[in-house]
Amino acid sequence: MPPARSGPNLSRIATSLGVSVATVSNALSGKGRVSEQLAERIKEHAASLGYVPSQAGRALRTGRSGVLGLVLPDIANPLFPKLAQAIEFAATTAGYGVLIADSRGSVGAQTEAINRLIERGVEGMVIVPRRGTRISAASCPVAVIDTASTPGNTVAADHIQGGRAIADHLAELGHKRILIIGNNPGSNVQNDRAGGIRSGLRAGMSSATLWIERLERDRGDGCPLGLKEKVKEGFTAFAALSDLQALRALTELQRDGIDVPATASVTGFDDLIWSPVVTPALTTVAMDMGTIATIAISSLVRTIQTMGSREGILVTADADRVPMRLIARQSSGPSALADPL
Amino acid sequence: MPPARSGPNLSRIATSLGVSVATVSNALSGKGRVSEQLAERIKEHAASLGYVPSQAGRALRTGRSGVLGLVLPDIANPLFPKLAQAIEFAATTAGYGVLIADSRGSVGAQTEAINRLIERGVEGMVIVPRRGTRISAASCPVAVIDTASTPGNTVAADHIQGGRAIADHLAELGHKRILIIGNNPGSNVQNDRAGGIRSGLRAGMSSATLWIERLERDRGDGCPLGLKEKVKEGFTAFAALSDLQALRALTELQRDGIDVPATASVTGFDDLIWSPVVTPALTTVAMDMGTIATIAISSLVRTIQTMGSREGILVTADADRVPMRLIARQSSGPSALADPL
DNA sequence: ACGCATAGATTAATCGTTTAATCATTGCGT
DNA sequence: ACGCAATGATTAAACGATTAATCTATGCGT
Repeated sequence: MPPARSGPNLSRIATSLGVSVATVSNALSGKGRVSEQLAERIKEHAASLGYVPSQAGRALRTGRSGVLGLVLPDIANPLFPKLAQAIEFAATTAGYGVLIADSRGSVGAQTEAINRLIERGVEGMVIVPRRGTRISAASCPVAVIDTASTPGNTVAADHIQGGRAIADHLAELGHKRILIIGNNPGSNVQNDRAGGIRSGLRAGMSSATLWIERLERDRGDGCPLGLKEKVKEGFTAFAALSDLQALRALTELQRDGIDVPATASVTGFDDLIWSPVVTPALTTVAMDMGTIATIAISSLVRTIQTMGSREGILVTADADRVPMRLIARQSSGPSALADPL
Repeated sequence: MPPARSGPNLSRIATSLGVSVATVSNALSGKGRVSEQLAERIKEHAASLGYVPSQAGRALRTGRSGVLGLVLPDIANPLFPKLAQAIEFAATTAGYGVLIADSRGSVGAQTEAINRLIERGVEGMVIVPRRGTRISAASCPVAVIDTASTPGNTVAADHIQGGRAIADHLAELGHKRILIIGNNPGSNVQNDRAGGIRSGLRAGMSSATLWIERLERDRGDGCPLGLKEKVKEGFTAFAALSDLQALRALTELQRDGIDVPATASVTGFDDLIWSPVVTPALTTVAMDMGTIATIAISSLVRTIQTMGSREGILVTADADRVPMRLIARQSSGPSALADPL
């Protein structure tokens, strides 16, 4: 037997008021033709009963679940809080709920996660893809947040411009030799950021790049980066491609007795939660998550409304790259080796 | 008119195979009586059509949405990636989806968030309450994750025991004077951790407590904590109540030329993502998020199955406190002032 | 041969909402 | 007085899955 329903529903309200369900529905949604007084009476009664419309019934009838999916490569990623918060806010504002799915681990898990969301009836999804993954269109509209150089990207921060902002900042402080510190050369995001930095270098400036994952493959996890040597070699600025690596660089330098920013400057990306808290506070470049999320969700919703939610489509947005913003704090300062003005 | 449905459904499969919908349903769910061969044929055909059962239809009929809610006080909190990941995993394993809701800002937002989840038809929810909030039972089962001293708590890490583990660790390293560094004295979690540390002190050890929020109210956000002075006063260990504050302490000490751990030890809580990455790597106490999430979800699911999902109940678990685990890394070492053995 | 149990299928009702189509009443212009 | 339009309500048919109840053979024991 179907489990006994307890909550109030349209038909209970209807019979209790002596009207038809349709009238109640119309009154509450304000759609059909219902007289002012009756509508008022129905609304009051519904409210007093604590009526909550059944999403299931509505979804079944309208074919719209009112839920979007959010697929993250790894929720434990420190970027997740800001992104999830921004997406949740944008989605809620647009009247949607957000189902999360973690594609932790393999690419296979990403596919599984996507399928789970489909089975739960999401109308569309926002995906932050795993490295090197190409989203083979799911059976619903998909917005991809990665970086502009990723094929099929919907919207993302302008990581290249962010890189240039760092280069500008360091150039103005008189730095000549810059060490770019990244984690994985396979990441589109990190590559774009590094490329941005390089393209922003001015005459007389040069850079080298240190990929941590490669270093650790040889020397083991958590090995020193050897930044003291780099300082001796003449590097005065360390531009990490994420605040996580910037923090690693900063603490290693401090530990080795190198003054930041007097002797060496350190910069990062993403303005993660601890960045303003450490001493010296980290100079970084922040994504505008609010804008990114708003664009992603609004493009997604627009696509759903025009195309329907059954079409497997990579959503496009008018503006696909959102500028990043430099936040200059205390971890960067004038180069000790700068030419005197 | 109802929007044209495209995807395959039971009735399409049924007519295309010349059988009844009930038979298809039974074959796919393995519930009724269907012959082996027919069931096989149906499954094959359904798979080849890429059939995905409609959650809406199923939910309407069974009254079970298969979705749980997760309410977080502030997703931007660095702890939540791990928690959200663990909850998502546990829920997925139990066959549920997870809708997230952020009660960012006020207590009112928390109530709103809860209501949104109810409207979306969640069968139960996991709530990490805002400071000082008492969850007034929602209209579905609720599991609360906070700390054992919170009334109505379902399951949480044993913050008190975690504090004792820190005290033990520091005692064995010979530290006598310990500065506890917390953020907000109004937090149940932080208070339990601080209390645990104090209760674990041995004869001859003493502690003082520094609340950052109070300090910043006087001196402004991001002000120095003045730990150099504290070292001069004879404190050799700084036990932060979260890795975030530990990181702040660590970088401030290093910046002021104080060697960690040679001159002063620093410990934290939570094993946040950067903790193993900084130099020196942070000694910390970690929650077992996997276990906590598993207990929370399984208790919640059990309650839903026995009580139904309409009852507003605070879920209880067999084990309401999960031990924390000390992770000794390089930021803590023997006290410079220790009595020689 | 008759009754009965059983396997294997179908029928039909139901969950709660939306909405096109319909019906009844009233007012109004000519 | 008649037709027409507008208003305010009702009717009824979906949406897709589940499941209790029913029906139809078939096999088997007596």
